[in-house]
Amino acid sequence: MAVKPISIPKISQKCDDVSALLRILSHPQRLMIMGHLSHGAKTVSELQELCTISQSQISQFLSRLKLEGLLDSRREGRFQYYFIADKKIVRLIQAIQEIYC
Amino acid sequence: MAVKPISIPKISQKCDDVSALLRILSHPQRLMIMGHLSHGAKTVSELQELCTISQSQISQFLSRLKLEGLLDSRREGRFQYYFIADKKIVRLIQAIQEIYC
DNA sequence: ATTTAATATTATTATATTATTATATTGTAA
DNA sequence: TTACAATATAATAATATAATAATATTAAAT
Repeated sequence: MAVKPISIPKISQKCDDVSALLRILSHPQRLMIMGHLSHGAKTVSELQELCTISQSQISQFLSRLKLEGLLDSRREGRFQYYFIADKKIVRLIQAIQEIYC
Repeated sequence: MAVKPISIPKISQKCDDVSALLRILSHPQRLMIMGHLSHGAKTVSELQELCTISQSQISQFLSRLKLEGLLDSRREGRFQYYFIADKKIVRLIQAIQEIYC
């Protein structure tokens, strides 16, 4: 029977993954975007207004957040709606809000 | 009667603070340190073993975590014990662990 | 088929972060 | 008071991240 591998690699793999996630959230405006999206999908320009950031930056932030799997998007007419891709992310954002807001 | 100031500055102040906190946690080994410390105080060398990082790095990480207010320390004989400084940080780490571990 | 609003991409510069190596400090036991 | 174990600091080179400005794409209305 095979020996069960020790779990250190798993733990450190998880730290890698989770810390990468936290890194993406560790930016004031990306965090604010996620905070707003935790209440439901929004268009790019809505978010741009809510967060008062430049067009270029909101777009870059959103595309990075999507690329990294935190967000997804759908088109509706001329608007692109972004929303949180994953239930766990929502839970994390909500936990952060409960603790710090 | 004075007009109540709008809350945008407050929200964005919070995003600044919380994102700064997340930034510190957004490093695999710092996160692992915090994970271990969420179960109780440990010495520098215990943490060094648990996290398999160099002496210099563990010391730098710990001193940064302390500087930023996430950790505190006390001396006991020849050992320096580090522990999580603040109940909220413990809650955050635990929430992260519940969601992702 | 043009125009326009909405969104995305690219390139560049400026800053910040990290790992590494070497060296210094501190406390305690012999 | 020296020696050693435990911990801290400093300096630097390598790498990653961010902000900005300019330009490009896309979809739909005219």
